[in-house]
Amino acid sequence: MKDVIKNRCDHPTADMIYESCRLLEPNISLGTVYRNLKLLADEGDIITLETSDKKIHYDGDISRHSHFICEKCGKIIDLFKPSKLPDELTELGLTVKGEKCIYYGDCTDCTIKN
Amino acid sequence: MKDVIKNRCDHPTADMIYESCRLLEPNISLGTVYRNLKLLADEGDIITLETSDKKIHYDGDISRHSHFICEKCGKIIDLFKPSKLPDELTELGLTVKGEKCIYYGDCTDCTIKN
DNA sequence: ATAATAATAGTAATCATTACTGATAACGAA
DNA sequence: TTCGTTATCAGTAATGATTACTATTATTAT
Repeated sequence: MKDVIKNRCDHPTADMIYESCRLLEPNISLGTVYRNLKLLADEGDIITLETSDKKIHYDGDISRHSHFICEKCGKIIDLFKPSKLPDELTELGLTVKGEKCIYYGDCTDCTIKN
Repeated sequence: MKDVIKNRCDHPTADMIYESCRLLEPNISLGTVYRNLKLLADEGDIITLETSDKKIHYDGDISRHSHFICEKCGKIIDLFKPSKLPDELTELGLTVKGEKCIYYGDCTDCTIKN
């Protein structure tokens, strides 16, 4: 299950992961997928992305990076050079353990098309 | 409805907004609240925050700012000095229209308590 | 005033996610 | 091996935030 997520470079939903797992293990149940995803997320082995499509997207890449989501086609693009943390965080005495930065707009393909 | 959200400085859920509205307009229905929230969000009058608590939080402040969410107490803190956009966005030819940066960790109160 | 249109209350439906249940596997001790 | 304990899972039911629908009421224009 962990490998299934780690080996893909997209940001699949539970449903998509379920489909992938069924190729290897045809009898796996959706409940098991959800349970294992929760375990993996709790242990910090994977990351969850709460987007505006009301489905949780999972990311096997736990290195510090951000995301861009195209509002037209829904594509999710990784940004591996995120900006540094706002100074305000330390100024306010906040201990940061994680960040989820999502930028919204039009991807290159959709910009060209319109 | 718009005023109800604009006049509060927290990040209420639809349910909380429903409660607030009922003080002014006791017969308003939850469906109306959801519909109007959707309209306001579509027009860019308010912002939605998809957090890990599976409820949408609404923000009447549409100025550019980020958020910090305490993983212990769930408090949402505004960050009004967000860092600048990653250079990578323009390098990749992406047109940014919005951003939702959420930082997770322990707030000052919760850090002191533990 | 009347017809056309928009907004709303109230409720039913949706659907991603979670919880539950009964069965099966794994493992260790006697 | 046999019994007891524990963990895992498939399958399904329940949950709950959100959305869709419908009948009714307000609003506006003619």
